[in-house]
Amino acid sequence: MTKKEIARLCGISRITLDRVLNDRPGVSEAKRKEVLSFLEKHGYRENRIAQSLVRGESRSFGIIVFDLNNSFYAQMVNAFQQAAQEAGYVSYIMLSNKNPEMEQVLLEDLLARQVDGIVLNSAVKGPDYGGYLLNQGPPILSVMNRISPEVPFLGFDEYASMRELTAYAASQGFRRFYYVCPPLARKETSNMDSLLRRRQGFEDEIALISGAWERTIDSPDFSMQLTEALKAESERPCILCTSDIYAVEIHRALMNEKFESPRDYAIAGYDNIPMLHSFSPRLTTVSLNIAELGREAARLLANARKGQPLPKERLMAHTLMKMDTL
Amino acid sequence: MTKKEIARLCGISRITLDRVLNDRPGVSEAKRKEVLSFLEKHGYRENRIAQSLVRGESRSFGIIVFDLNNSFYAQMVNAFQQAAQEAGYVSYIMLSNKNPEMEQVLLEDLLARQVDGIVLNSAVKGPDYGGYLLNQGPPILSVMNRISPEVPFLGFDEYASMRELTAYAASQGFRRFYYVCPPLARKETSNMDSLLRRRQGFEDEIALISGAWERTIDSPDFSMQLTEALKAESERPCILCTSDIYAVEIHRALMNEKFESPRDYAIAGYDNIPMLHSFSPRLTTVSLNIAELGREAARLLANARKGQPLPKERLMAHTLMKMDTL
DNA sequence: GTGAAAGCGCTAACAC
DNA sequence: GTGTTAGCGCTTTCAC
Repeated sequence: MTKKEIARLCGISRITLDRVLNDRPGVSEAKRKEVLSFLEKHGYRENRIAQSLVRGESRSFGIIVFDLNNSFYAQMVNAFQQAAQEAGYVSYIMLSNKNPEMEQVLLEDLLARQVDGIVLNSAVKGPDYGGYLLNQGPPILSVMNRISPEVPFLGFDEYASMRELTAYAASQGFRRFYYVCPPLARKETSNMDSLLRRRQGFEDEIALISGAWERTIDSPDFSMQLTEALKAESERPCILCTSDIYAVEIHRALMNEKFESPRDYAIAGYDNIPMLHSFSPRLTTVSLNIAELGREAARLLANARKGQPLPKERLMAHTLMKMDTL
Repeated sequence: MTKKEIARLCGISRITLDRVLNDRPGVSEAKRKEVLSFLEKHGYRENRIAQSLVRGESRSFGIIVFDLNNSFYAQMVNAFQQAAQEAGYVSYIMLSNKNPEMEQVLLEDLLARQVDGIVLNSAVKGPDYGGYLLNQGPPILSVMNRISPEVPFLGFDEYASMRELTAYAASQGFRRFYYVCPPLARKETSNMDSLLRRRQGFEDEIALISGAWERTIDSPDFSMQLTEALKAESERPCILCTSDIYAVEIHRALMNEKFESPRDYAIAGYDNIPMLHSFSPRLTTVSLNIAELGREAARLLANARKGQPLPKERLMAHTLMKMDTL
């Protein structure tokens, strides 16, 4: 049932009806009551599509992430969606599967749907893309992976966090380091900004540790390689993984060979994924407040609608979780 | 840039432009080429809002789930979103946090946005709600939790799966059963359709097992209760949990007391959550093909738009994963 | 082949 | 207090 129909049935004009619906003055009490009771009875639902068209805003945000099976993104999207909702925006969520062409298609779709803001966890980087994004109308916020310096970015200080972790390991006396990051093997083909920054943090810190030795493992059979390596180690080594999932897998593989942490080796993960709660020994890791990032993204976009431009860069807090294994 | 502007700049009418854009006849080759090259240069993006308004369809689906932190829902939403996208629909995802009022608000919002179909994992049940849902315009598909018999439903045969699991335990010689389902304590206040069906499957099967004994545990301190219970057991008992997360927690609690599975007790979970891959011993559980359910939901909704009504009930496959612990 | 006109449901500016 | 008018950007029907 449209406003026109209701107005006709109530014997008033569309604008009067509007005034009642929006609780605005310009209508007598008697009529207001009458209309209200009519609406009560027959029900009326506004058509947001028509509203969007005339208002030039859709009260919606879009968010593009790789996928939702990764609990890290799921948490982010969850928090984002929630905060957006509280601010009065609904969310389109779109999954790019790290596919640049797909990302492009999704972006165009969001734009065509006149969203009021976009959060983009991009698989693409570079100034060309950045320039394009800047010229599309609604504010676009890149998260996790930087796209180019001009594109507003919200993420974590991954460089600093990895330096801290490395420094902590050194302070515990470790000098032999294994750095595990399988995705690095594909670093030329995808946007690995955040992983590269972690890597840089590790390297810069290692350079300051006298007598430090390091080996990077970026192949898919990292577990096997480490098993071999451990057998040859005389000194207790420290294994730094760029994600908890690698750490968990390595721990299991080494356990099969009767290696135990922290007895025979130290190991740390990254991300503080939920399953660590039910993992023993308790894994030392870096916790990123991803939910807070999701909320902040929604806040920034909502504020952007109110005239406050997106910050060029905003870094959220991280925490070193010193547990049993390092 | 709107069609009107482009048409004016190209010196043609809006409709001619339309014909070029949609590759329809009624325009000379020369003009078509000319217009195409203009579009190439200046770029044009359709306005889906305006399209939706005039076409009366938005090419979008809505999906309401409890939250995305639960990987079960995250997987479902992921698959749904993907399949919807392939069928040409974008998805609004909304989080109700199991809050019925919130669910209502979100539903109204989706309806106001003229979505073409809705997937609803509802926290509410009953024929009143069912009747309301049936009268809202776009097809609404309930998933996981039945709402009322009239509302199309897509889920799993949870009753049968739990009977199978129980029967399997009995075939392994177990006669003493603990059934763990903490949410059951709130069964009056929320839509627990699926948990109740599992429960019924368990009960019906137990009734067939001669000499079977069972105790249901539905309090939040289930771990402690089971620890106490185990200490008093003489016979090796079987613990059936309605979710892997309980099983994992119980296993950890019992391990602290030096109880080991399967040596001292059998235990099974439900859901086959991802973290089981890195859990040892390998937990016996029931695997629900949740991704397939998500995809099927999108397919059903897309077909509904083509005139094929939603089925009243469709059950997806489940698999008993017989592993180490039972 | 091309174009004009009407209208989707709504809101805003400006009358009466 | 109440109503009229003119669009938002697009598609569709029908006429030229």
